[in-house]
Amino acid sequence: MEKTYNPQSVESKIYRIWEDGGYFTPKIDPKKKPFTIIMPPPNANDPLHIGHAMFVAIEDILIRYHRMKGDPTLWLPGTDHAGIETQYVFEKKLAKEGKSRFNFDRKTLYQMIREYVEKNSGVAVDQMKKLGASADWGRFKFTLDSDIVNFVIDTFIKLHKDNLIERKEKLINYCPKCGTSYSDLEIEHEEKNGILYIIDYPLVNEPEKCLKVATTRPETMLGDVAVAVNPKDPRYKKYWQNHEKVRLPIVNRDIDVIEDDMVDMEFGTGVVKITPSHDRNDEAVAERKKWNLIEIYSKYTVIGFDGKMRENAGAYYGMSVDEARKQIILDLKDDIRQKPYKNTVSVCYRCGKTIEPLPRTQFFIKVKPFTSDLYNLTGEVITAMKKHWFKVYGAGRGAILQHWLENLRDWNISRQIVWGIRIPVWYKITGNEDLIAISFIDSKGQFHQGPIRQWIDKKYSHDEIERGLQQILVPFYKGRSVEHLIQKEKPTDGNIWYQETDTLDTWFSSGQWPVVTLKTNKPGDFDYFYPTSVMETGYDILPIWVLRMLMLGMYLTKNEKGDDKRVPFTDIYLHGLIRDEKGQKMSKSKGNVMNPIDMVEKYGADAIRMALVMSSTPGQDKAVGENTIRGMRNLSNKIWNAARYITRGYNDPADLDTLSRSFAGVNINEKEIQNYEEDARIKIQKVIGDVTKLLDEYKIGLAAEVVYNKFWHWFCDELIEKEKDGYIRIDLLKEIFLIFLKLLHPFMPFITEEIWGMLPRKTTDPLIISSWPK
RNA sequence: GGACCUGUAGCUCAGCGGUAGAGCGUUCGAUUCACAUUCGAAAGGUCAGAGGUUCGAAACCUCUCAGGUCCACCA
Repeated sequence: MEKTYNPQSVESKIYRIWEDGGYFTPKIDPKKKPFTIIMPPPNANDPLHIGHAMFVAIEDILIRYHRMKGDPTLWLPGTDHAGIETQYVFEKKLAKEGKSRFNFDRKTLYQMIREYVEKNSGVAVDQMKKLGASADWGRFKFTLDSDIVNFVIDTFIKLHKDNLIERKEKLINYCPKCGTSYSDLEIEHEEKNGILYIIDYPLVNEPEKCLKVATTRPETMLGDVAVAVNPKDPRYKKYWQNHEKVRLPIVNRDIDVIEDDMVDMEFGTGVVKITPSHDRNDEAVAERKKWNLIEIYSKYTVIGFDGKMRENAGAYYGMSVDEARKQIILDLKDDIRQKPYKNTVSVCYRCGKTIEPLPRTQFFIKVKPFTSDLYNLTGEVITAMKKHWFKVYGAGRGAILQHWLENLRDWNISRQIVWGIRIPVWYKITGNEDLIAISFIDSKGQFHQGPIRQWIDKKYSHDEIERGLQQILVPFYKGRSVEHLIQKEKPTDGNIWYQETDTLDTWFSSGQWPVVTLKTNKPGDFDYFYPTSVMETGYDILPIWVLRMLMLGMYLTKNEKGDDKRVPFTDIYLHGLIRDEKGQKMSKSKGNVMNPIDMVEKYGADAIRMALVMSSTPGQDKAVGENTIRGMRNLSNKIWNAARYITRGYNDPADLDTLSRSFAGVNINEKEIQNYEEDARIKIQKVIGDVTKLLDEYKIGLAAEVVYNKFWHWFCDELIEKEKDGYIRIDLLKEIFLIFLKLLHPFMPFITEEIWGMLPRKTTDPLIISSWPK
């Protein structure tokens, strides 16, 4: 044996032995309760970051522990297409080539992204293997596998049949830069130093007097439909009671003065402009007043999806939002005043640009239906939580989950990107040619957009249009939606039908992951492995992912599993974020990002796994520097040298089983030896008991600490020294060492397996399937 | 405006009802004998502060102070 342990020469060899041995595949035994983890699918297109290494470490520890305990153990791996992320990265690549998504029809663009992803998709899997992940790769799933897509589409249709999907026009979070809408959970809020503008709106009846309106977004005044005051505000009572109107400056349109409780008398001037097309609050006011929102959207939406002012913005047509704002301030001259003001704006989580609330027709999932005959997605999870059908491990995150469940709003699942699962909705074109607008690329590569009628008249065939389709915009017309069907196949009734061009939110498919991966895998998998044992992931995606898996998992298994078994997992383990050694958040801009694979190559997978897991607590962030990893590399070496000591001097390690040490010149009687050995036996039993208990309680960080300390400071520092002095026989030392190898194996699988293979022992089984000590 | 988390050794963090712990760092000493990626020893802590519960509190409760995170329709 070499004097120091060299992981590079060992790890790939060991991994191959495990994989070839088929040890990652569970042996299904109907009499035994399985242990199952569905792996959080990483982005198929990206290399792993340190957070992925964290989940691999924790999940692999649990998996290996349970496998050794003899449980039929399944760790089901997969990757995610990560719709917006991936398309965003791909579009950046296109931009470098001077192109954009608008140069391609959706089919071509999809195919290009698919090829791009396939080229990179092996990377994440290879890296997980490098980290020692003992997942069942034979059951691997990708979110765009045809069987998964099929299932996800069925779910959409099922939700529709249960009346839980609503197609409606509503203000959505739209990012003009990324060209898509987002759910409420995908936007971020940033506090910015803005300006509060006070604008004079003259009264129609007394033009010399005016109401002073406070706003942070003067440019949206072009779309104002009213101004509102608080009904209790004595300053303005007479205006709304007398149905007075004000004249909207610049536009010179007369609008009503109304009252609404939403208006805060204390804030600003107590007068608010109402712009339902560009502000959620104002939209809510319009809803309360039962105004015709469809009409308001179509008349008073002044900002377009490109982030520029639309035709109805008059002189400001074509300007960006910022330009329009500047110009309006100039144009208002004396009728506007400015006050510095701190406000929060929504920004795109992806590109950081300001999110524009814009009206658009989208599909929403009703998360909390108002009528009791409908299935209650959040309500069912709240019940499950109250009944303790699942448990949350992670510093106070249970309370946060509950808070989310109680406050979740309807979930917008439409995305205006191609990289995803296309929504199974068909619009009737026949008879609606003037209503439905499209954009497409013709067979000569020319880009066109406008109502379909226009292109039919120019002798484009439906075949050609459909083939080159980029986007279809199907509005509500006179308050009613154009006829559409929700089904898998294109309708064949002789009419022309086009499919919706929007795709489903990535989280809609990954939200079904525990159900769909088991249902589309080996026959019987779902019945045997569902509900799974643990969902292990970072606390940062608790609302966006875990919450949705709970909702959809319970919904999809409603009539299949007994009530107490409907949750997709019975335990939720939320690990913290890995920060740099100073506790700073890792980010590319700070330059403090640690690449887990570099660390594997430098110190070995065992070392980084142990470094990530040691003393970690669920839900709590953890600082890990290169020093930490180096320390754990030293542990590898310590284990290695203990093995060297035990096997030293024996050409045939098999001799060890029968060898005892001769104690020349040491005068220790048999009784004393027996006492010491008995003491050691009791101590190792205690260690086994402690580690087992800690792992059962998901106290992984503590378990790692105990193994570390007992191995190093008791076994190495004391027991080996005692053996040297003759107080303990080497066979007992070896026996205890083998136990330590088992206890260490889940944490540091490679080195322990390697040494296990070099030591004489009773079985020929590899360590990975040896039995957990009792 | 709400909610949650955290304040323990120089640094990063465990411990969460029974005599203050680890890793890294620091100081001193040790090397033919498994390992200098080592060993032995030492220094270093009113466990943020104040009340309370208890035979006993770093741990449980209340308040205060200080950090951090998430949510939210004050234009």
